[in-house]
Amino acid sequence: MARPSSPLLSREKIGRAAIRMIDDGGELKIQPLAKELGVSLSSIYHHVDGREGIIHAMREVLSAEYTLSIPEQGSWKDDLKARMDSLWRLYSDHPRVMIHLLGVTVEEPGTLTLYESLIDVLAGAGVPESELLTTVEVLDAFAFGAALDALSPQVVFSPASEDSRLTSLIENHPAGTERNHRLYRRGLDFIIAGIEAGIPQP
Amino acid sequence: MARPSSPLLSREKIGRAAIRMIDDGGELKIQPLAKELGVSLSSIYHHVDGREGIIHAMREVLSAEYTLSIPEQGSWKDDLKARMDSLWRLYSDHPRVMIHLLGVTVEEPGTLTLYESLIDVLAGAGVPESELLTTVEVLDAFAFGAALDALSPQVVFSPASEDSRLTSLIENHPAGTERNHRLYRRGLDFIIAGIEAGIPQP
DNA sequence: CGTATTAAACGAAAAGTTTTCGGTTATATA
DNA sequence: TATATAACCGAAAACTTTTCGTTTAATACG
Repeated sequence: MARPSSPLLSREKIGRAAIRMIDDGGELKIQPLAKELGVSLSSIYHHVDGREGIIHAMREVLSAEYTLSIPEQGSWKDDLKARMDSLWRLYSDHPRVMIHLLGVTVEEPGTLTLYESLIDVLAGAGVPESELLTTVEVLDAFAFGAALDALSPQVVFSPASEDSRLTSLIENHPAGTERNHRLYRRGLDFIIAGIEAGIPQP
Repeated sequence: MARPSSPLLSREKIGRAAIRMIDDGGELKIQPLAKELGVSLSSIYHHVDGREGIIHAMREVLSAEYTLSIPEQGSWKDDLKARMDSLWRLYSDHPRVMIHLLGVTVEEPGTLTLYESLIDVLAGAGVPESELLTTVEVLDAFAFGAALDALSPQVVFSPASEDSRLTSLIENHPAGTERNHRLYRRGLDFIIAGIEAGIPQP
């Protein structure tokens, strides 16, 4: 087969297919990816620069997809939560993809609208300028860590610990998605309380 | 060469060498690992079950290394910080290793002394039983996310945003290890404030 | 309008990694 | 002391990624 009338592939198609593949629990293998795309192995290389190129393509797709701008309309806490929920969705919708993104250094200066937007809200809330960036980094790190938590199996303590209090705690603790969401909500509330406590009173 | 008088290899040696290799910025390749260990490629397979086995070996080494028990001796906040610092050290000393561990499901029920120890401190502080586990999970997720933050390059905003306030903020912001440590400290303080706010008054 | 260049695909070969296998000898077991 | 097991090696096999040469469609240019 030679050049087709209309292209079968594009960076975006490759990125989307790779994301789907990884979200579905697979590894990032190029042969299966090509098969999924109904295309030959070597064709991939015309659009992206190998494995790393595929990872960049995934980042581009997600970047574009989650660059929403959210109107400020409520209290700073509500506005902050709305923005954090967007960030959280980006991370927690694709935790396994995130791991791949971590492995590759970013080249392009990413326009993180969401980041700027968080800064605006925090500044409006009265967080001192000197602490704005660190505070945003804390929020980001937490959202990221919380999303990756979904990949860990339920915590199991050693059978040796016969602490029945603990055992019953664990038995009543939710698992899976519910545990993960609860952890995110609780942690965000904690951090917001901490931010609030650090705002100088006028 | 046949069987040597005393073994050249062990799971632990393999795990340690792999950790060193990854911490130094390398990939986890078996050929170079064997060379580093002064041993032939195929010998590795007598001690661990392939690539995944090496990852398990790394987990075992780190598990053993960071299973410290810390005495309770100060205020609950100080005790909590001491335990979190241990967890933080485990994660932030080896962020790239952590990424590999994420990719493999844990088989053995990990005896997380540190986890139990955090629960004790929180219970002592008056955190309601029903919230103990979630609170520990929040702390863990934050420590993990903060450690992985060290792998991300400095945040760069788009040149399009001509907000000079932001630009100067970024210019004055620390980079590298200092930024990362500051983020961890600040975040932990936030979360502790949040935990405190959630403790019912007696 | 014809011709040259570029783009998009393919199959096959090359390069790189991981895993398996058969062989050799030392140590442990019985 | 005989036998089994353990620890090593080199070589082959299996699997992945990457490169290369070829084909044909679209596009650009004189």
